[in-house]
Amino acid sequence: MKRTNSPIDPSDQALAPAPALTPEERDRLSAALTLDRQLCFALHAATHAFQRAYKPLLDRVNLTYPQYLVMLLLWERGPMGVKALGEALYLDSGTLSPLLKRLEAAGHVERRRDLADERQVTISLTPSGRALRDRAVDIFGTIAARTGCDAGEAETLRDRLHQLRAAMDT
Amino acid sequence: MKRTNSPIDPSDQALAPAPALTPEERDRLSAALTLDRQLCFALHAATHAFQRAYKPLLDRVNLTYPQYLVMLLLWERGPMGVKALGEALYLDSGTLSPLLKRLEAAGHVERRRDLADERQVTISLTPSGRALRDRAVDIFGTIAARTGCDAGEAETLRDRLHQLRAAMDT
DNA sequence: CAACATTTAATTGCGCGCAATAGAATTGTG
DNA sequence: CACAATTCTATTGCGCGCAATTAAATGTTG
Repeated sequence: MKRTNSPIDPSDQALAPAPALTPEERDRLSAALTLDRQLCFALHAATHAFQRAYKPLLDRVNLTYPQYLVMLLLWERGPMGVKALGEALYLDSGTLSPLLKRLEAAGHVERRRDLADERQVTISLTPSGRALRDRAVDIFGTIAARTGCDAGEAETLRDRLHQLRAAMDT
Repeated sequence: MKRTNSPIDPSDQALAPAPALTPEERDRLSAALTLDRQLCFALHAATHAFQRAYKPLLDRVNLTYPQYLVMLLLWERGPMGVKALGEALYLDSGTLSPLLKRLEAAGHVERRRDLADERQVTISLTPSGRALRDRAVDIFGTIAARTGCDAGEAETLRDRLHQLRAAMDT
């Protein structure tokens, strides 16, 4: 298991240590391991439920869920660099490079080295990629109906999740 | 791309079709593709933020996030079959079998064929696996503090997410 | 009880997701 | 201007996550 720790791990020293706990705190937290599962796990389950709901719809247009997220961004913002895509979607080039190659192979996007700065690659939509947007509208309509909540509820939940994400990222 | 569609796809007929849309509805939904990204995407981002927060803590005990979820279940419920684990975590044997082999190789769990029904495999904790629980208490304490919300807020959000998951799964 | 159907775990194949690394282009500095 | 540091994309390796398939055990039915 390469990505997990070797016996001597710098992070043992480098990371902020868990605060020292009193026995009472330990008992309380120990009992909450169940609740812990319910907290992080509710997120895990909801995310996968969403992806399961999207899958049959996305299959019809031959897109995976992360590919769909990339297309959403491109439909919304137009041509973007790989780095900008990654920052917006919290993905790195290790994920995006092969994903974008597949989208290119499918004929939906074009990858072009920036002439001014040849380190950068600009991703832009092809006519085929633009045309997909009409089908995506139907997909969104179906999913929105499936959530069973109105626009206001969805916004409230979305804002709450963004708060949580921001808190976890600090 | 084997897992996506062939040109002739039974699901095109079999799945519930998106409702026919008036041009006005199309315009409204088209504008909402941005909001769509924000809805499903907030979930995507929050989930990954959580996993990023867990990762350095889990690295110290040589567990991945899904392995940690399995251990949480075993700490809570005791020995379980692979099928029960999968139903509780929304994972199938394709994911669990190799994951459990790695947990076994790490010495945390034991896999044993059920004597009464030899199709089933019962997963139980080893002393090493049970001992890990103490470290997990610290991990949970750190994460709970990081979320920045109290137990009540966490419960509200958890319930809301479970509602959403249930709605998406119908 | 023999043939067929169902249940269960494991395997295979592919697409992420991410750490680590490599390699090329650009920028900063003496 | 040469050279080091930085930026940016691509590659490699490993662990999921899931569909499809396989294989073994159990259930069911004629």
